Amino acid sequence: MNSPYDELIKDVRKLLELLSAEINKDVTAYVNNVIRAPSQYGYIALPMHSIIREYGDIGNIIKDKILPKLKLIDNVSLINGYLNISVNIAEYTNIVLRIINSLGEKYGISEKCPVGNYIIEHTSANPAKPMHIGHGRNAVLGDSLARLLRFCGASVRVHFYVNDCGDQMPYVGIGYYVAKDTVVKRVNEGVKPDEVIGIVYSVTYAVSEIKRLSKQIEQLSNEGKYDEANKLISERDEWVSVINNFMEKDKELTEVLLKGLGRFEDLPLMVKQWSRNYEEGDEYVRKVIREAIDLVLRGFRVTLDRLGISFDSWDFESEVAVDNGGVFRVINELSRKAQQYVERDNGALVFRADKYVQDLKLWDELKLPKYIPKATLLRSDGTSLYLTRDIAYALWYWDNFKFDKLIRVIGSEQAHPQAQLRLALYAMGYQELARRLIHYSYEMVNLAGMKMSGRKGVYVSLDDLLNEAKSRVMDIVRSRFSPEEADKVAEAVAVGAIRYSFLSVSPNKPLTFSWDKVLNLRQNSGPFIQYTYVRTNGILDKVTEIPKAQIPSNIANEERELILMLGEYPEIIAKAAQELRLEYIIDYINKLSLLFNSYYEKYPVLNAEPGVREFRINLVNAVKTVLGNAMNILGIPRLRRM
RNA sequence: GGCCCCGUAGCUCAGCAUGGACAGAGCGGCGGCCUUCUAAGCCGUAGGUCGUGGGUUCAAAUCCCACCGGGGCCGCCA
Repeated sequence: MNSPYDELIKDVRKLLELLSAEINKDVTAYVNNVIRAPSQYGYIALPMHSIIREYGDIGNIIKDKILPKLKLIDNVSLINGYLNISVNIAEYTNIVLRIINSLGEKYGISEKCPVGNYIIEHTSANPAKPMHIGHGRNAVLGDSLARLLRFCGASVRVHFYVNDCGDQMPYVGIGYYVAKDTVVKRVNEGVKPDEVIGIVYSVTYAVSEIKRLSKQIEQLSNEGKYDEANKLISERDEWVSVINNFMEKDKELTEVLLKGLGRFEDLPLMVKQWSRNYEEGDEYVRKVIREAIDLVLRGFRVTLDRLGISFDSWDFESEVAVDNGGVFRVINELSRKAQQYVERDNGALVFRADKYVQDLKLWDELKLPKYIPKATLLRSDGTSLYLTRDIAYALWYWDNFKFDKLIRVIGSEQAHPQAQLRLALYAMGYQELARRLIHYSYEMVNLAGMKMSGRKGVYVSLDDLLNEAKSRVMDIVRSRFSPEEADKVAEAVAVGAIRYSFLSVSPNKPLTFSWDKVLNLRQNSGPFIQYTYVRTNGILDKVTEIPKAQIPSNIANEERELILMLGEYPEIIAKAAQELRLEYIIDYINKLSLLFNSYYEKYPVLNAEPGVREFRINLVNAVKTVLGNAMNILGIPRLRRM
């Protein structure tokens, strides 16, 4: 017995079984239609309009013949075609408190929770610049999913895919190559390494763009195409202003980069070469780029640590998809197994995912969008694309781990490539892998009125977000705690605020970032939950042990509501875990907190009369257990005082 | 143009998959509450043609169709 609500439903089922016998009609299926009743009518209700129309007043039958046989159902009433059910609250309270007390931190687990083996891949930010708030949404979603499934008893591995073969890497590498000394100096001075490399990347990219555009402009001018040339000139000006911005941020580093990069006659071509050399395993290029990446990842870890996020594995794309022959294998197996869907197009190799899905009608089986574009696997110069390596990466998982579900937290803008990926796996003969792969999609995070651009350095970094949140909290707690304690509390509250705000909006809604919303310290926020938790501690810290309690004869309305809500917790957890919907838990703890705070203001606990006091202490302890338990799942830090 | 997601109170969002009784929170507004377990709180109040129009149903914010508005994707980028 681990779900109080489920015990109640068992009685509802029994009621329906007995009713079926009485009226000679099987109505047991109605147990699946339980809804919440308006509070004046009871706790739960069954819409039974047609039955009531046909059989008239079944209420009296239930009251006279059935209720005496049920333990948890107190009374029923028929109103407007609804069978309203009220709970024997004393009996139910006993069950709720007993289950919560005996299960403690484990309360919430039930048979309905999914178990099995999961792999979750999330965050996977490109190692070129600091993570921004978009990565924050990804990271918090992924980490909370992992925590939720682990809580349920599933075995979960969490992976970070290090995109070290991406197009951004050669810029990072070349920039680092020319400015290494300055970079190392900055890092030793205590600047976050990902921030330093971020400047290196952006400036290098900007310089390369300027060189590329200049060449085009010259050519267009020579051809007399001045309109087109002018367009490119204003584009070039944008990149110049990007560089000017970094001049203000770090003059020395930017100048070193400009000087060093100036030496390279054809930087855009060099970028292509480095890219190729990296993929082919050129030792020197590998060494330089990997050094820079390691710096970035060091910075990532600091940020992720602050948010309470950790990984079991960091998978380098070059290792899991290229060096192990993955790309080669993808091209080979796909060409062999799905020959008629692989074709050459101007020297590039293309997988006709569009035709394949049409012919095999896989939309339902793989949950695909109706439109699938063609997928290019190899460029005409023979190098692989992200998608190709992504297919190889999926195969690497398949070869090395056992899992029932592979959940990848990736933005919704990648819906098409992710669909192509599953189709390619299917076509290669890995149908089961294709079915187990879940694209856990989330919509973008936008800056109000502005578009984020990593390349142009226009974004709010996760570090900025954490620091700003912390300093706002600091203003409040400085006077209450010693400096060290204040720092700890401020950090924890900042993390709670940020995680909550990312989790409180459904992933399929675009999230418009606003400081006011994320840094909200009031109701419907992380700090509000933390504060409520602290209040339970404030009471419980003053008692030496949780006393045995009798259920008082008159239970206050708020107490009744609390008991009912606490009893529903395992249902919420099971539903959230089955559907991978973390918002359900957020919604639940916010409601529970509102309810508890209302109760807290109205009823004394420690000073209550004997008998009632013990009961209330138990109730507060139950709230604390459930709240704390949910906070763990969502990664909202728990505090004793704040 | 095709595909995916979204449209609910001034603002931010729950609720929609599995249709049910007067559509819920928070922020912001207005008015109150700190000699009593932390006021990051609580109480009260105002605020809604659930984008629009049809359809299905005893019953539609929820399901179906059409349309309108916003975002994303349709690259030899990731």
